[in-house]
Amino acid sequence: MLDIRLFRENPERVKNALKSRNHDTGIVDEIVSLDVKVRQLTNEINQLRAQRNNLSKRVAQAKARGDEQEATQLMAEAKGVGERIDAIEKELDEVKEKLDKLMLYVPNIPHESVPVGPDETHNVEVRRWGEPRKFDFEPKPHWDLGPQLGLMDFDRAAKLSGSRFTVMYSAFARLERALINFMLDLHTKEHGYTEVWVPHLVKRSTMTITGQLPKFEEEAYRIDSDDLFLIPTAEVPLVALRANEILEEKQLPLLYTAYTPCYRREAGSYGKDVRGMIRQHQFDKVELVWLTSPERSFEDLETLVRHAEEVLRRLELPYRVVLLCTGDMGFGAAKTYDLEVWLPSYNAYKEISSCSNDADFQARRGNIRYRRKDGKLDYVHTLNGSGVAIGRTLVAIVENYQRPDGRIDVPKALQPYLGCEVIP
RNA sequence: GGAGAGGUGGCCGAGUGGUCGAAGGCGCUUGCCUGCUAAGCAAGUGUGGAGGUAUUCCUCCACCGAGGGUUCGAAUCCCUCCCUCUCCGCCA
Repeated sequence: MLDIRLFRENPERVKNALKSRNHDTGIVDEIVSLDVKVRQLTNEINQLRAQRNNLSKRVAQAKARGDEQEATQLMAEAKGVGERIDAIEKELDEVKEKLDKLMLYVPNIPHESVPVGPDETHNVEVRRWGEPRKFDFEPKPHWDLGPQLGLMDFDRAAKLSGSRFTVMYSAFARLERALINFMLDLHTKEHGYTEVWVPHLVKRSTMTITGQLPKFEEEAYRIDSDDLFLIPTAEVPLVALRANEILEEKQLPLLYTAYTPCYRREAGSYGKDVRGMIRQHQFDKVELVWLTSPERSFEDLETLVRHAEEVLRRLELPYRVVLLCTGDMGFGAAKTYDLEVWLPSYNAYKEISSCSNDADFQARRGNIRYRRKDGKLDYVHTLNGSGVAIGRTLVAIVENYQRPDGRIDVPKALQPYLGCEVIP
């Protein structure tokens, strides 16, 4: 959520930001006019309330004096004022509700360092690491290799749950688990994150804080009977963890990491990544979240990206870092880097992590503040990033480390976690 | 799921219709005092919004779990919901 003052003081800036995101700008004028109305009505009500408070006070005084006649007269007067208040209040509530709702639908303003562009063709590659391997045989995509090894089972997954699900056995199942532990250990022991174990079902209000709701409800799995949502990423509980709290400046930055499954309906992605386990309704992910101060958050984003990169470096998987342009960023992001890992089956780099600074966007929605040294309250900045997506990492290992005989070498860093050098 | 208790300021805790944004204590901040520290004394100490040519001053409004209602007036009475705790039942 943006600061309403931005709309009052600089609506053009907001409009330009929305334009750069391919977003309709009419909403800005709507918000501005509703805001004017809200303040006007608020003032009227405040004046009337002051009047009524005054009358009520005089009622009490009159009664204390025993002057019943005076009291009765004042009460009648106050009642009239009260009726006017009620009428205006009703109007104010309606206007406010409209305004609040619209505010939740406005995306974040891109940071000045973000390239402007309509779509992913305007993203900027920042750096590359590693060389895609040259195969002296025809590498197999994981959706062929996995089932051939008897370690991945898409057919039975479909039998159980439909499309976009995967079943894995023995070495692959263990590989998934090894990756989780490897990543959590790296981030907690070497990068200073606190491991958090969180609920996977969250309330509507929680999903609203991080921006999944209200605009993207069709993307989320909802438990109708209890109005709970399956988390699409651990970012949701991790960011919302400190909602409605006031932190001390010296506590910042807070670094949280969590492993969770992620549940996504993938509505509107029909025909995209239909083969294999690249795009699933359920996938595992280790997430990184920072609550930090505004002064340093964009610096911190660089650090967060390095933390995610370190996972791929240790696993010796070739990747590149891409700075997303305004038109390609997510709803709440002020700035986003994607990490893309090399996938032989795609003959391309494929997103494996997305690291964003949401600035105060989520902190406003969640009312997450901190007390600065000068005593003033301010919103924290929130960062989030995958560190990294487990399923896609497994796929990357399977494809990049495959041998001509179909077996798969285990990256050195993972061998202690898996207890072997080759799969199966 | 059944029965009961309860949700007040950073914390503890008083307050059952009127000047209560809220006693008291703790904590914290500042000043005084004591050759340090502790103790003591004094003052201050919530958030949000609107306005006053006004980040540091002033005024007004709102906020005692959330929402609604009664009333001239609600932390206090009524209703609904949420949450916490205790006991019972069920359960990995």
